[in-house]
Amino acid sequence: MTQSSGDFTAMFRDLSQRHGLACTHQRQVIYQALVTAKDHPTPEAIYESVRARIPSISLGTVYKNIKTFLEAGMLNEVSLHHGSLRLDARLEPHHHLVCRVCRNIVDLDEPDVAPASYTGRLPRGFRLERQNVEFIGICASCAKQQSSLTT
Amino acid sequence: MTQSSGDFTAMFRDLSQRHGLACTHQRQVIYQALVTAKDHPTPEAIYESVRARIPSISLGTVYKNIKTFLEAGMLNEVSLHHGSLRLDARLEPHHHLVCRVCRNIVDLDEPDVAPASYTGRLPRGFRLERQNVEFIGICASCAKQQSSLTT
DNA sequence: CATTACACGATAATTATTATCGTTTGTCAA
DNA sequence: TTGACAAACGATAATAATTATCGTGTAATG
Ligand SMILES: [Mn+2]
Ligand SMILES: [Mn+2]
Ligand SMILES: [Zn+2]
Ligand SMILES: [Zn+2]
Repeated sequence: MTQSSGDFTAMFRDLSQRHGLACTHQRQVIYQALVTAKDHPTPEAIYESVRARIPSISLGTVYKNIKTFLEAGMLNEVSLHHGSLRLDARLEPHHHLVCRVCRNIVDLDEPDVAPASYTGRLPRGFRLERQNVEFIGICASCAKQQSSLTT
Repeated sequence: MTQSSGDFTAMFRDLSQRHGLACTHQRQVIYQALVTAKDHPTPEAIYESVRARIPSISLGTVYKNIKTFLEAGMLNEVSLHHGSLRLDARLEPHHHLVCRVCRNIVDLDEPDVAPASYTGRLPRGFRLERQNVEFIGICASCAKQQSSLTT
């Protein structure tokens, strides 16, 4: 290897500076675990992975830094709907419009939605059953509140 | 009104029978709250709504029956990803393939995905920013395990 | 009606996440 | 370099969401 770990350190120091974050050892290892994982890991999984390199790290530190990375836009959450269960008694397949701030969910009329399509190869043996489409943005009342913060 | 509450009671009694569930007062009121709500409510919100009609109901009963309805297929969850945070360090917009059983998430190559489209009207003032597409099904290893249960 | 399996309410336990606080460490300017 | 300061860390307590337990009550069935 050609100084690969040194490269990552330098890259992460730079990335941290651009986002105004202190470049700590814990952050670097957490971030590396995140970019290395190819399975959209949970905080707990990241914690386990990081502990192999920093046995003394605290789970709270992992959570705090994940939140920091999310706020900095260095990381995304797979779904807006973790945290609490949202229920839908409408059984026909349909899709949703979601506000990314208040997480309000409204049904879209099916005739107005043209579904996505995937023309690539599926993992061997995967049986595709349906698709879920979320149109995401910001609703009127949340937009108003956000702009009043900037003013 | 033309016996509307009686109609609902009869309908729910029938629905319960078809799914092999006992038709209790609590279940009926919970179910009615679910079908009436137009905002994809949380269990807590259902609890609040039901308490107006059955002040003595327990939150545990609400959770238990929601789970019962979900298992019976009388109800759906909006997202497979509540419960625990899943992280994605890949920042470019992209879409996912998800197994509904083990909840494994795999990235799809963007060139192979044609996005959905919505031609209807948006709520006034809603600013659409992006879309999230999940192709959902069952992965090979989960399919194997499920079939072995049936065998 | 009597039987019985299942559902209910109360409450304890678990899991996921966030907050607090005293100590340590990275940053930045002298 | 070095010191001052703000920010991050680890330990741990607190909160939120959900599930489990258990004794009592009730819907289903005949
Ligand atoms: Mn819906
Ligand atoms: Mn992804
Ligand atoms: Zn909103
Ligand atoms: Zn699977």
